[in-house]
Amino acid sequence: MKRILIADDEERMRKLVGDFLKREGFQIIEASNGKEALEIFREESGIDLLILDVMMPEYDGWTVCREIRKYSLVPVIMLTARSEESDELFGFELGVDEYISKPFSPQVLVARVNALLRRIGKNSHTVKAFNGLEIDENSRYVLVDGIKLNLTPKEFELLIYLTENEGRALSRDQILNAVWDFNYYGDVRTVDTHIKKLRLKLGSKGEYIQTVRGLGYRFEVIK
Amino acid sequence: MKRILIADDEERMRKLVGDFLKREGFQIIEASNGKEALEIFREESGIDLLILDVMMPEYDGWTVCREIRKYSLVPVIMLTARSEESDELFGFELGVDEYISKPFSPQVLVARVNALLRRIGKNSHTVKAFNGLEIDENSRYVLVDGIKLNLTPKEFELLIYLTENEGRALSRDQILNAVWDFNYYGDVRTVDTHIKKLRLKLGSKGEYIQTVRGLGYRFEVIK
DNA sequence: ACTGGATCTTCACAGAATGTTCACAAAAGC
DNA sequence: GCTTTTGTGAACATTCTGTGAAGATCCAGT
Repeated sequence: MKRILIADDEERMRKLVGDFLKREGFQIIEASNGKEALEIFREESGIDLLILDVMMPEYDGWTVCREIRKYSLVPVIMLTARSEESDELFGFELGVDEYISKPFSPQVLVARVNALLRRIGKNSHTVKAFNGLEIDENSRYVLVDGIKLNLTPKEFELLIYLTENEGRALSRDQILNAVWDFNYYGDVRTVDTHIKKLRLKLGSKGEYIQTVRGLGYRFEVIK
Repeated sequence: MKRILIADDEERMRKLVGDFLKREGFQIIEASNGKEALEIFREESGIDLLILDVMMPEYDGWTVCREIRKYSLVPVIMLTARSEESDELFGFELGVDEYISKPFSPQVLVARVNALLRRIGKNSHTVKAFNGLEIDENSRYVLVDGIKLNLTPKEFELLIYLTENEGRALSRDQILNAVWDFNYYGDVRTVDTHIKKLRLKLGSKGEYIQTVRGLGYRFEVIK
């Protein structure tokens, strides 16, 4: 069963949306402000979709989306009171997947939720393969040329984050925010040390982790 | 480079949409009716996204989408003249991923295309293309005629700044303020040195960086 | 609560890569 | 031809990354 987190400060709205989605067979989790949404998302694992109201106390919908995008690709639907193009553009840049302006009919909402989940569901493999490097997120296996590696938790999560962003250059700060707690205050160079260990353990596939001088690192498969 | 198939019977519309997307670094293939779209899609491999007009001769957009969904998960954006909810619902059920109603601004289109491609897993695009010179801000790669360059951080940022101001003459001071720390106190001629290195690395595309005597430099694509 | 081992973090140093300056050559404008 | 401006190469300065090791922290088993 798919789990959906709804964040809206109006209880009436949460109930309306929630009821409709429950009827469609989804499990609903509610948050009444942005901060709560962030906390719940971080603690509860396996949330499949987020519905965020733009206007919320503590953190607004944009902020919540931005924070979550630092470490997750979970689909996000944003609810907004008015339909302004500038807002919409802004949202897409933050990584909002859908955009529904109030008032909306529940059918439209349900249709978009289904469409979004269908889309995501099709390319959600728990096993990723990169030319001799296989990663199974569920069983936490990493295989290099078929040989199982023994990675520490941090190393594993670092590798996951890098591969999720294959081809993208990531700054040390981005990596820290994503792999460590997002309010981690420590030495940025810690990333380097973990990269070093990861490269070592990955052996020949360590070259997939490239240094982007002046910025950070990038994962890219070398053929 | 991502390839996009545009199917619309109005040539004017194909051109409008196509031009905007080309400027974003996509490769555009056109079809003037539904039947042609289906044929092209089946023959050409590696099409990354479909933009379909609802109203077309031969087969309409819905039909094309339904047919293609039988064997492909390629993302589909549907263009429609009016924004009716019933149509939208109908479309989501057929497997339409996005839905844009005319008239629309090209920015919204580009934003949705990027959002969709990002979602699908192919990487997103901050890619700019200038006649043989491609710049991908995400991966921090710069390609000249398809070959990757190795630029230093300063060189990269300088190039970004120049291209962002394509066609505009920029003084050395402007460049210093933008690319270096804004309270940088150093030799203005440092810019010259970096321009030199950049031109060298860009090879034949180095000519896009023109000297504006008495002022500074200007980036302009030479056809 | 204790202990030993694994893991994580910090730090300093070396070497490499990059950035800056400067002097002179070349080019452009008058 | 003279002056001003830009191109260029090399020397020098600075910054950044890789690395190893030491110390801190976490965790499972007792």
